[in-house]
Amino acid sequence: MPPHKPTSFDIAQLAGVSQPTVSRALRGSPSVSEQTRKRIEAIAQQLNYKVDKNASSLRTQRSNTLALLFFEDPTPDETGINPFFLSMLASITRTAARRNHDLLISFQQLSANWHVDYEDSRKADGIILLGYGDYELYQPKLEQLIQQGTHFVRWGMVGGQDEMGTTIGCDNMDGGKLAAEHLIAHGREHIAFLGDASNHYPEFRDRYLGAQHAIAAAGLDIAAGLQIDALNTEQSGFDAAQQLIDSGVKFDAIFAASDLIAIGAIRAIEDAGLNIPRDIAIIGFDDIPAASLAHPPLTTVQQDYRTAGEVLVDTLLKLIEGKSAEGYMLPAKLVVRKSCGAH
Amino acid sequence: MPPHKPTSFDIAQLAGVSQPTVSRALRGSPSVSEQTRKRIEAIAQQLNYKVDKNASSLRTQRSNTLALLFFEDPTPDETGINPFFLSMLASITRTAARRNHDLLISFQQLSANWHVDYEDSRKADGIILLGYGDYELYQPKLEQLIQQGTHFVRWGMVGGQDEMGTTIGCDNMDGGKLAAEHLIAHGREHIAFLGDASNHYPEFRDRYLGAQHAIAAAGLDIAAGLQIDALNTEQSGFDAAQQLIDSGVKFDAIFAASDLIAIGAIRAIEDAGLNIPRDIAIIGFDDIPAASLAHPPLTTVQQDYRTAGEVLVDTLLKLIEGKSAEGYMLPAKLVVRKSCGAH
DNA sequence: CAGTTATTCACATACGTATTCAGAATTATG
DNA sequence: CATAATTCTGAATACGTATGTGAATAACTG
Repeated sequence: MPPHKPTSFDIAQLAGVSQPTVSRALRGSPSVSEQTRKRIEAIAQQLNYKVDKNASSLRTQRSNTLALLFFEDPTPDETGINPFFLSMLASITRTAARRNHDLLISFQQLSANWHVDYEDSRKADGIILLGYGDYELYQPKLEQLIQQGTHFVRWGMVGGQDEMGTTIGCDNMDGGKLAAEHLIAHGREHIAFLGDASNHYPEFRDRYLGAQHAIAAAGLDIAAGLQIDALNTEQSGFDAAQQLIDSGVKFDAIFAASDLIAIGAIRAIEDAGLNIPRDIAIIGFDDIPAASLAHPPLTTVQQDYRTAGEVLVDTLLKLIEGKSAEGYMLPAKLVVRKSCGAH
Repeated sequence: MPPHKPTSFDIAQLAGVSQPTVSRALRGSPSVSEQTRKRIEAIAQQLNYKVDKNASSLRTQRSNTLALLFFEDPTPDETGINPFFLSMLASITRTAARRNHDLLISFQQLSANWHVDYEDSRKADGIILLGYGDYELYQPKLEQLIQQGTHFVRWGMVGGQDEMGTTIGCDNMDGGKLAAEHLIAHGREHIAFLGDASNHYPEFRDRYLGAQHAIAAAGLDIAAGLQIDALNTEQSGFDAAQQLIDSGVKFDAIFAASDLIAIGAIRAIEDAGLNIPRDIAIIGFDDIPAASLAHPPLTTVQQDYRTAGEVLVDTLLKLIEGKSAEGYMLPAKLVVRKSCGAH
């Protein structure tokens, strides 16, 4: 046994065949006899031979690797990855593994030059983009990716005129509608929305629009001052809720654009001496793990991150294989806990 | 401009030099003149040239990639990654990026054959192992890794006769001591421990031992029945706490081997109509993000996951470079919140 | 100015695999 | 028994980069 890492030549020598035959045998080519294949496989196993990924990828021009990029926007601090996307990580990892692909992972500032890397250097065959970034920053980068022919899918708003690239996302509009309808059905009449409602954050905007539709359909009015901008952090939710309280606008419910915002808002409301859900009902969005641990447990709109991960990976693989692939919208689902005051 | 992905030959042609000169120029070799290097760099930039990772790795026999493995033991369900390790992920990812290394990620069953892959196939130069697995399963795999000369570091118990490979971990013994001392200082006299105390989970065992020392030092007795086995899940913590309550043993405090266990225990205790911290004080371990959201906010022993990530990566890189590297023990730190009843 | 040294680059080659093409061995066919 | 069809295998080569070696030029030195 040679002291170096065994190559296909070593196996060939031991098996009394040529190197190409070894390669063919291990890849299951039909043009190698059953008998020699068995023999070669046995030797390979015995030597603990593994195909050299770099040589193989170089030759085939396929890395069988996907790159997963998280955006840290808007909080570049050390923990600033949205827990919702972290939950998706498990599903993406497992699906990639099932499809025999490796997964590269990276955290990036949305403002950085992440768009010029992975596929050009043949590290990965395609990219998955996760993050609710400021769309004004995001869009130009996406355009560049499309222009240079990079294969990618992303989580975000599906449909609409701003859609760029193949997008997988949840039905934010319907999710907002479900949340507002639920609050209305339980007697709330003045529903505030915490979250950016501008085109910079299309997902948040759609959630707001969905809620507005439900509110209008119920014949309630949408009072001015009932929407406060908030980014996707607990602190931002805390600030926004405090601002809402201080403004003196009358409200008996909050629909937060995300669970993180909702959790921050809960803190602000309790600090103000108000009771949840008696005085103020709250509904979040995402169903992150912390939602069920919040006090009171947070009613929220669940995005199916498990299916999401599978769809993201499978859609990307289709694109890599040159097939066409459509965006996909996953249904939103209301998860009722205690914070909304439902019995 | 050729339609295909540009290679170093393309650049060479445009710059009027040979391919090796391009390679040397881009790698900053001193044996290429400033002037031609500038010229080559400009052309490379213009063509958006990226070094082919596979070719480069094949030639240098270095992938500049690290593999990160999470173990799902003991819960193979779809969300079963310890949040504590997920927190470490951010730090590891960023450190790897700063060291110009890519990061492959994978979730594995502890019982699977994860040990025979990454380095043999030259996908990665080394491996980081994260997970509190049953040591009886873990140890044989570690032995195999060592035997085949794989470069790896892992999170776990530092020191002790069972240590295998280079290990980075927290001072579990001292952490347990801090927790127990804190409870004792606030008047608790019957401290229960929830967590496996056997050699199968050395980290948990050490936390228990540290607590025992503090209890003994305070002249309190360690009653039988005050230790209940629990694995690192919320459900397991819930079950263990319920078992403790049902057993009728007198206790006024719980030290849980992890925050997940603690959070489960909180639920069981409140279900039993007891008040935290008045009737029962609770301290956890890890300081996962959910700890501060628990109700009441969980006092816990913090492991510095940020430093941990850096040390793991840097230690692994040392090993890869053939330098020797020692294990490293990070200090534990008590984070006082509400669940322990301190004022 | 001859001789020496330093600088800068090109030639040739290796990394380990996968694939094209052609040839050898085997079997089938008239 | 000669020829054709079939099955299997080997020789040659390409993927794109990095590096040892040596040749040419430029820069000094006495």
